[in-house]
Amino acid sequence: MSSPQQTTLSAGDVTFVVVFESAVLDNLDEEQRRAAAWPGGPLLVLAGAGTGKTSTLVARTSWLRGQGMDPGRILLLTFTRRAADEMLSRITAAPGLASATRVRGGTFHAIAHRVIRQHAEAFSLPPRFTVIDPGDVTDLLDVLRGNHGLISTERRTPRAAVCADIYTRCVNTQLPVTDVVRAGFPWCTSFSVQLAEMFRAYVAHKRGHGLVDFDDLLLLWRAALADGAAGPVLRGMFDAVLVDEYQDVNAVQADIVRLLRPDGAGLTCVGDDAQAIYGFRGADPGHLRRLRADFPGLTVVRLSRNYRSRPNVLRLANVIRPQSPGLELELTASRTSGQRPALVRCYDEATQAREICARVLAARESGMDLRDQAVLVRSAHHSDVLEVELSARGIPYVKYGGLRFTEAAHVRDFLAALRVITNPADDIAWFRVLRLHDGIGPVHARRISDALRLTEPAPLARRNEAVAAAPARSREALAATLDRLADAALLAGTAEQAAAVLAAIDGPLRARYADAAARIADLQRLTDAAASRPSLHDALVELALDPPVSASDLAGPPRLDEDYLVISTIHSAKGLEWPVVHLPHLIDGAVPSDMALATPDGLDEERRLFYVAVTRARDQLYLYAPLRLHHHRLARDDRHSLGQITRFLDAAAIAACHPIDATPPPPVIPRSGPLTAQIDAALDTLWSG
DNA sequence: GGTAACTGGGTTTTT
DNA sequence: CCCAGTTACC
Repeated sequence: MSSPQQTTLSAGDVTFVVVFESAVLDNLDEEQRRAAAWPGGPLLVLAGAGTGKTSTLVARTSWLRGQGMDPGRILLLTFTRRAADEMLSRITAAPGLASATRVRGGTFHAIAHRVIRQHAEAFSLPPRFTVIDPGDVTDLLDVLRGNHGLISTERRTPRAAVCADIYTRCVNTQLPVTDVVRAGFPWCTSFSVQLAEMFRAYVAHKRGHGLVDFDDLLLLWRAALADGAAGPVLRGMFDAVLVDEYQDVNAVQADIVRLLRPDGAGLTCVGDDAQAIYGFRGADPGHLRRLRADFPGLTVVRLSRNYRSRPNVLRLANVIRPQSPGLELELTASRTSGQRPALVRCYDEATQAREICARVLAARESGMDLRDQAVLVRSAHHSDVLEVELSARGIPYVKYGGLRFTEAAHVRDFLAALRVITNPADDIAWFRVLRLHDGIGPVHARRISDALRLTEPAPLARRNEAVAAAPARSREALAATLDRLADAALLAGTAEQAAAVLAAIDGPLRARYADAAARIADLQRLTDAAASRPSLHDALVELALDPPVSASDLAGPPRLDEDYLVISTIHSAKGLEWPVVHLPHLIDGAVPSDMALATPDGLDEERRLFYVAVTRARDQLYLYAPLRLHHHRLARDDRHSLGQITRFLDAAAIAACHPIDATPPPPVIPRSGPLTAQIDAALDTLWSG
């Protein structure tokens, strides 16, 4: 490492710049410094797991600032809100960035929304458009499905959620339905025509009701950037664009990046194609691999020095890391020693749960907090058995990934009621609010919303006609709700409106849910959280794009004295690290998931997922291989030897581990004869006495 | 005709 | 545990 201080003393009239650089680049290694202070563009930083990618990106923004760039003209794009928040807060804290102007940053979707919101009319959207989440998309497609021959008792038809998957895959890969269905949903090939028609109707419906889905946010931003008039203005807002996790961009996002920086000047992409795990939603690491072709002047800087994990963990990581031509990377350790990852063979899932608990408690006995340990699973239900065992032993845990707070029925009811106020044309929201009332099902809900004439101004003014369309026994409750919603719409202030909307549906909620009091308490917290937003629209968009993981999330950060084990899906664990990581279910069908085995691409992604999981561990990694799973009789006899339990643990991977045999299976009780015959004979003596 | 209550089969990952 | 399909009730 060169010494920036010495350079400073001998540098004459460039002293200021060098001093500044030394402050900004001081704590970086050679590779990181080269990336952070790369003078030209376009730049690809190929950053292996745990190599200080975030610090490097933060340093690069500081360095750009030091070169005289206005921070307000630097755009930072990420995939998660968490990543955006973390980076922006570290940028603010970095030296030289105390200025009032701040670096712009956020997720692709959030930035797209910001652009669209400011120029809604230019996008021919009503000013109070609604951003609908994937759950709403599914609800809407479920209604449309009936009109397009996609409900049948004769043949198995794709369900609404599958239709939504296909739709979003088409948009995000920019491939026609037939291709997407053939490649990813082969059992739906005979429905391609119906699906295509339904998608056309779906798009028309969104446009007619002021609805914008997640995919639309990206499409609209891309369209604006490609527009002859708007494009240059939007492009001209930024001098530098930095994209995090570039391996996770989809076709639309890759277009957006190219449109933002057509010649690559000022473009920095950071990513690692071995960590691409979002193919199922249209992301493709091919976009990262093609960057050289997109930008002929591209410089690739590799970050390979790992600051996170012990060498023994990295040895396994390097064995399983998939390499792609021209972008090879091998992690080198900066920390010392450590134990080899343990490969724990377990007889069954219950044994696996006991083994995990035993190791978690042992680590705690040796002074490690529970929160220093994580269990990472491929799919949310893989921790079901473990959760029972943890509860039985009184080990507190928090689970990330899987069901989110905003997917709970009562939360969706409330959000729908809020949306009715912000965008009265939002008929999916109306549908949900109406159906909340006892006696109103799909047919009456349709009739009532027809009576409201949602696409015309002020539907609530026609609420008397709407009540008349309801069945007699529902009229009183419906009239009360509609009156209160109409009043709520007139209020000023986010907090007041949210509280009034909650009061409006209080009655129907209590009638619907047995545990209504607890649910309403949840919603109360939601109104408190929404109150700090400038408008209901903003609160709703934020909730859609970054839904709280649980109701407790809304109550602020957990208390510091609370200690709990973390259970997380591997997807949600991306970018995080723990001293101890437990990785259960390493058996074909679970890791890799049997859902992904149909295509070679799917299997490749599973391998990258495994790589992401392994590289989360700082000190100790435990791999668990249950030899048989409950409903899932995969275990072949040869798996009882340390052969291939999962296809990801080949000979080289196993050699990097320390094999352990867990508690042996329960003994088989020898049978001396048919026991029922014995007791039956004994019982028989009772009847003959 | 329309809704609610019941039952049986199936479950990846998420901005 | 959630959703689709079926049946029973208004």
